[in-house]
Amino acid sequence: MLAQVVLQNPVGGACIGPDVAEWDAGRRLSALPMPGVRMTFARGEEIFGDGEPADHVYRVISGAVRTYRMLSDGRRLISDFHLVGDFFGLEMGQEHRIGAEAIGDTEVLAVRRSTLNRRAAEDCDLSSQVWRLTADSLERTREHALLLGRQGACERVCAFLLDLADRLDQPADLTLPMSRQDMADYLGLTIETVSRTLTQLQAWNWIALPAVRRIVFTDRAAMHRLCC
Amino acid sequence: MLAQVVLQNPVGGACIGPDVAEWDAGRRLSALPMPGVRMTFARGEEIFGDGEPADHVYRVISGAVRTYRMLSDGRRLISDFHLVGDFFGLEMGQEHRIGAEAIGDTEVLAVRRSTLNRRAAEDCDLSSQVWRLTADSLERTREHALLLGRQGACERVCAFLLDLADRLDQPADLTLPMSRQDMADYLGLTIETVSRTLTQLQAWNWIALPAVRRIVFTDRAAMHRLCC
DNA sequence: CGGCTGATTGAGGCTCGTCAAATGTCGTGG
DNA sequence: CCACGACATTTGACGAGCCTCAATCAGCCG
Repeated sequence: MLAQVVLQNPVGGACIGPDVAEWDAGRRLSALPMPGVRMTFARGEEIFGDGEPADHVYRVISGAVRTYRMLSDGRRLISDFHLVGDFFGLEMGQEHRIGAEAIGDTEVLAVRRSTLNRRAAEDCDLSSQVWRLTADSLERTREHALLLGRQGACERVCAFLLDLADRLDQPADLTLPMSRQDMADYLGLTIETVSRTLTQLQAWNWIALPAVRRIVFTDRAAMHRLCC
Repeated sequence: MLAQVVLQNPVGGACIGPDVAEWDAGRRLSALPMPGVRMTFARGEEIFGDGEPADHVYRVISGAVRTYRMLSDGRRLISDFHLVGDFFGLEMGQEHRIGAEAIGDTEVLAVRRSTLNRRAAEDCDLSSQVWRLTADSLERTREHALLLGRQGACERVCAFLLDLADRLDQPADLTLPMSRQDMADYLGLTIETVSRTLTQLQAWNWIALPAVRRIVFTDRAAMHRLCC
């Protein structure tokens, strides 16, 4: 079971060593067992902001997190969504280069960077794990860039839904953790275009939308054919 | 001076230790002094392909390199351009996830991954340098994604020109190493749109185009204002 | 039931892509 | 030195796709 201590501020918090092995069964998750502090964030709450000191690395215990970059005029691109078991907030430099917010009510495990650095200096395997986190993130971001630069709205939405279903292990019947606005800001589209595209996919009988945040896949093959 | 040995195939080639310190004066360049093999590639030649084993890490000695991803129907997105002193081809996994080609005639230094891994296992600082390369690449790719997802053609072209001028240390008078097609495939546009945008920038007296591959900045401030 | 938020739908416009033609550039050979 | 061809770039006309603005609809909570 996960530990009990819950603090809003990780600095000076008690260190716990939750059993994260259960998450690590999935292929995407690296082990990286580290003592950390549990924190809870309400829906929409900022976990860290762009430019803040990168004191901690985080792992999602429950809920979901969005990391994002913004332009000075308010345009936003969500860099990635972080689901249960995913890490985020790992930076090479001293400051975060992206912001992070809780999508719904969310629990995260916060690990001090100093702790991570100290251990990584001794443990070569851990050091490699840390590198792997960055490398995996780079690979995902490259794929994301390809989608943003060279794919149409329909392809973007299909690729997104398939990827999310895969990551959430809900291959037939997906419950979206995020709003249309979040989807749009991840896909480089507007909410209207996302909405219209979902309606279109429904008209083609590729998906069904029994509820706003519920996607039922009725022709996965067609979706896969389109976007890959 | 750089060493003499030049081989088309790095496997089994003589190891040399070129003096790379001269490149590392610039802020972007990490030291990472490693023995490697020089290789030359003609304009357009493939350095490695998507899916090939990632045996080597490369550093540009002269010329320039593009790394790219493609969709099955041939649409291409250039992930990044790699200029003199830049590294590329560093992967966590066993296979390259992107392709790399020489833009013009290009010399690179190829470092065996096995050598890098062996040294990194002993040298914590080197290990950190390797991580830094990946982290820097991630940061650039995130910025790239923001550009692709949320900026217009004019902003994309301006941001690209300013970034390139900065990296080539040609702040007033830039010589482009790449074709319009390469620019378009980096910016998620078509060659026609890139060309029209350059003409537009010229009409605004923000740049001059004395030759096809030559950009003279006449209002850097305006360009900077637009895209940041 | 009413009000609030988020999602959908519609009409119209703008940006960028497509296709085609013209122009420019560069290397080769007469 | 110029003529030629191959290729890259620019320009133009037009259309498609996505965005903007606005109205309507659906859930949700008090």
